[in-house]
Amino acid sequence: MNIEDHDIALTCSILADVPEDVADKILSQSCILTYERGTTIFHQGQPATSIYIVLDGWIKLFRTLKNGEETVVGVFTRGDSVGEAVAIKRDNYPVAGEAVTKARLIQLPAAFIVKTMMNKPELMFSVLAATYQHLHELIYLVEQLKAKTVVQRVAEFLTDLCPVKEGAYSVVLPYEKVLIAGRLGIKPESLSRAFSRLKEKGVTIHNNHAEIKDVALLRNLIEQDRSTTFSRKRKPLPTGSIGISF
Amino acid sequence: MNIEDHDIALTCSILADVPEDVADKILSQSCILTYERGTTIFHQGQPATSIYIVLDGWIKLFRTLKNGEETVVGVFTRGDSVGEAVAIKRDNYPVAGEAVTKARLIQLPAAFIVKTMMNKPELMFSVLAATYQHLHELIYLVEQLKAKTVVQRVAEFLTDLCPVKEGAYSVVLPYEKVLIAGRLGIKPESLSRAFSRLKEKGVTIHNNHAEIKDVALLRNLIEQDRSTTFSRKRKPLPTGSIGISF
DNA sequence: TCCATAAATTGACCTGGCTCACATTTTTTG
DNA sequence: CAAAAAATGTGAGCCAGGTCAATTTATGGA
Repeated sequence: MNIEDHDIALTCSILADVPEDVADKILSQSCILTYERGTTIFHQGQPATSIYIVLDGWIKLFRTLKNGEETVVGVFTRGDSVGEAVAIKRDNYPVAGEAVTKARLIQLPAAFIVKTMMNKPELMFSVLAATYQHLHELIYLVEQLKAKTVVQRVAEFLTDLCPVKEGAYSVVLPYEKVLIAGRLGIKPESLSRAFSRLKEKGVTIHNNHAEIKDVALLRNLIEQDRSTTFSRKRKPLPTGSIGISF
Repeated sequence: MNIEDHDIALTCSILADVPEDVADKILSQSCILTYERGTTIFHQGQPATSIYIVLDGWIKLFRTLKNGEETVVGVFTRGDSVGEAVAIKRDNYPVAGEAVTKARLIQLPAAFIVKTMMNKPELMFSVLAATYQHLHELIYLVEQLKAKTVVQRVAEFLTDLCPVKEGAYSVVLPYEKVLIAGRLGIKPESLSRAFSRLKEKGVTIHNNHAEIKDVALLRNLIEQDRSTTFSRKRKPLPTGSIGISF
């Protein structure tokens, strides 16, 4: 394992608060795996024996229904860890993991983590914290799905990529639009149309680059009531009115 | 604390696998609280210092958006615990908790749980298992929201209440229909209509009782493709056809 | 028992997001 | 670089589920 990989591993939430000698011992028990784009890391329903830390690239976690439909439940990249709780519980993975770009991962053996947890409380709190982080993200996802329109979800996806709260910013879309759509629970066509509608809010998409004229404007859009997002519909639309201007 | 409450507490997942003397010590540090229907147990954003175990009644966890919209993320009853991870992490509750019926809860002080976890690994694994359980339920919820129609979600809600996999069964709807709708991410009107549509699948609702003619039929419905759920739409509907038979 | 209030149902209507079909652009491969 | 294959964008039409408004049905208190 090279220095850079080692650094990423040590800043990952499950190892960050663990004494460095303990972290190194854990890392000495683990191995680095490389996955080509589109390859499976673990299958849904398979017994979970490993925890993974992403070193490079992007991976997605998803469930497949009997009818073949896929549901993305999370997308992860450098520094993220997945599968902590399920591996320690020795349960089956409730989701599948797949590399969506070429990816390099550290594979940690759950059995050794469990053994180490027994007398290293820091590790146990870190694992719990990482699990809580996933829980928290899912709560936000549920809120997005239940209470936000497609345009709001797309706007939120963009602002979440911005390190600033206001002003102009230019972001690179981190992965394919099909996957962005999947992550947001919509169809690619709808994502395309949402981007179009966001033009009037100062967002321009070129390829995988998004230019945002004012992040605050987008953030404001997200907090709107779903009905008032674009048109404030009032019963008797004045005769001759072309529509609503912004 | 009476015998019955004590038994419920000990079968709860965070205490079930802990040595009884440890569990009793934890319970001796906690108190029982009673909430009237509609009262708040904890607020969204408030520092989490307690873990709760439900002894009686039903509670809901939900998030409120700036525009006032509420999103239910979970509904819990006797034997369920909530807030484990966030309280141990000393973070703020990401959701609010409210009693939806008159409810009795055990309030466990997180600080004492943390202290006990340090030298009782069983407790730490139980807490992790409970957190994982919540995570798992949220994954299912996300899948429901993303990949299932309203009718399918309602059918799944009903079958989840049935302890049998097939045959006739009669269930009692555990709480108000507004809340069932909220839990499923739909409007009460849509729930009402979904119940109507399920009549042709052998489901009859009277008040808060649901009679299911064949659970297997409902379970089958859930696994269908979303488009084929009710009508298999074919382009040229045969002339003279009254509709679709099942 | 009756009334007051809340919960649930029903109907009419509307619209956001999906479907399907096809055009266009971008990426990959030989 | 050309050709093939993906990925993305667009248009037309549809329908599931939401909205709004009006009843009907349950529920709890005097």
